[in-house]
Amino acid sequence: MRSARSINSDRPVVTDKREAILRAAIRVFAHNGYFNSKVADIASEAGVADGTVYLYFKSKEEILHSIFDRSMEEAIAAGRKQIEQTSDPREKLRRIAWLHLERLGADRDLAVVFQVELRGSTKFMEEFSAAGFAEYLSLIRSTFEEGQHAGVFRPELNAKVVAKILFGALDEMATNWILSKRRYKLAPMADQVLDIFLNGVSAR
Amino acid sequence: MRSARSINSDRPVVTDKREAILRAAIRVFAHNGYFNSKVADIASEAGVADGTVYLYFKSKEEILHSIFDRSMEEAIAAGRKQIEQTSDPREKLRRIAWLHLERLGADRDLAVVFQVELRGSTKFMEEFSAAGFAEYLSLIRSTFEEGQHAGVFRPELNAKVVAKILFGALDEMATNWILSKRRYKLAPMADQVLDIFLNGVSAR
DNA sequence: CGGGACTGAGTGGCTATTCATTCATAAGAC
DNA sequence: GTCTTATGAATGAATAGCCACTCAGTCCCG
Repeated sequence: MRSARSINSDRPVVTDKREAILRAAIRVFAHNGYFNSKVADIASEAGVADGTVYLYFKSKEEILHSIFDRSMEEAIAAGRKQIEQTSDPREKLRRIAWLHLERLGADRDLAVVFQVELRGSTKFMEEFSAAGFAEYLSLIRSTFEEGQHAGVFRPELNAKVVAKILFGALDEMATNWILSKRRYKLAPMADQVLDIFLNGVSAR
Repeated sequence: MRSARSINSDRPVVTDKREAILRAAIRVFAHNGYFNSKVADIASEAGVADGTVYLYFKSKEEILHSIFDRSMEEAIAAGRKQIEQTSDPREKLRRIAWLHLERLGADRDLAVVFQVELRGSTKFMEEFSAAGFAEYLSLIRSTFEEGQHAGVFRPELNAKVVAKILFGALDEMATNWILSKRRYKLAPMADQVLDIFLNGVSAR
C-alpha cells in the first residue's frame, strides 16, 4: 500500500477531497434521506464534479458504508478507551452510555444518518449488524457480565438481553432527540437512563 | 366521509382487493425494502394489474402510509382496551409491553415494515411521529404518571423519559428479533424487560 | 346496452455511472 | 532556467436503464 511513492510527505489534497465528499454526503443524506439524495447533490455540496465522487468511491452505496464503518470504528475505539480507565462495572457502563449520547449529540447530521438512514433497509441492517454493531452490543454485554461476577449486578439476569435493553433505551433517546424540534443537550439524558437501568439491574 | 353510498352493507369485492394489495405490499416491502420495491411487484404479488393499484391508492407512498395508519390505530385501540381491564399501573404497563411484542411477533413481515422500513427517512419518521407514534408514547407516559400518583413509582422520575426508555427497550427487542436468524418467541421477552424496568422505577 | 372495474403496454422523468477531454503540474532534456 | 512531454486528477455532458404512473381499451355484470 505504501510501496509506491510513499516518499512524498504530504498528500493533503487526496485526503481532503475524500473527506470533503464524506462530510458532504453526511449532510446531504441527513437532509434528504439516502434514497432521495442524488450523487450530484453530494458532489456539488462537496465542491467537486460528479465524476470526482467516483474517483474516491465505487458507488453511492459505498459512501454510506464508509460513513458507517469509520464512525463505528471510532466509536468502539473510544468506548474501549473509556472502559480501561476504571474498574468499576457500574462506572464503565456509565461512561459507555455517556459517550454514546455525547458522540451522537455532537453531530446532528451524523446522528440522523445513524439513527434514521442506516435503518432504512434490512439489507443494510444485516450488513451493519454483522459489522460493528454486534461488537458494540457485546462490549456492553461483557461489561455487564463482569459486574455480575463481581457481585454488583443481579446474577440471574440474561446479559444479552440486558445489553439490548440499555442499548435500546439509549437509542430511543437519540432518535427522539433528532426528531424533536426543541433543542436540548443529548448527553445528559444518559444519567436518567442509567439511574433507572442501574437501579433495575443492581444486586440489592 | 360516509355521506355517499353508505347504504350498501357489504363491499367485499372492494375491500378484498384493497386488502390484498395492502397485504402484498407488506410482504414485498418486508423483503425488498420500500425503495427497492416496485409497484409492479406489489401488483403481481396481489394478483392484480399495475394500474389497479392506483384505483385504491394514490401513490406508492400512500400504501406505506395506509399500512402504518391502520396498524397503529389497531395497536392503540388494543392497548387501551387492555389498560381498562386493570387498575394496577404496574399490571397496565405489563400488558402494554406484552401486547406490543405479541403483535409484532405475530406477523414478521409487518414487524419488518414497522421496525425497519418506516424508519428509513426523517420525512416519514416525522409524519409518523406526529401521527400515532406520539400517541402511543403518551399512552405509556400517562400510565406511568398514574402510578406515580398512586405512590407505586418513584415520584422524582421524568415520566416522558421513562416512557421513552420502556419503549426503546421494547423496540430494540423487536428489531433484534427480526434480524436474528434464530427463531424464538418475541412476546416473552417483555417479561425480562419489565423485570428490570419495574425494578428500576418502582418506589422502594 | 351502459357503466364501472380492471388491464398492461407505453410514456416521461429521473439519476447513477461512464468516459472523452481538459489542464495544472511534474519530470526530463538541454 | 526554460521548453517539451508525460501524467493523472478532475470535469461534466452524455448514456443507459429504471420505474412510478397514465390511459385507451377490454371485460363483465345487471
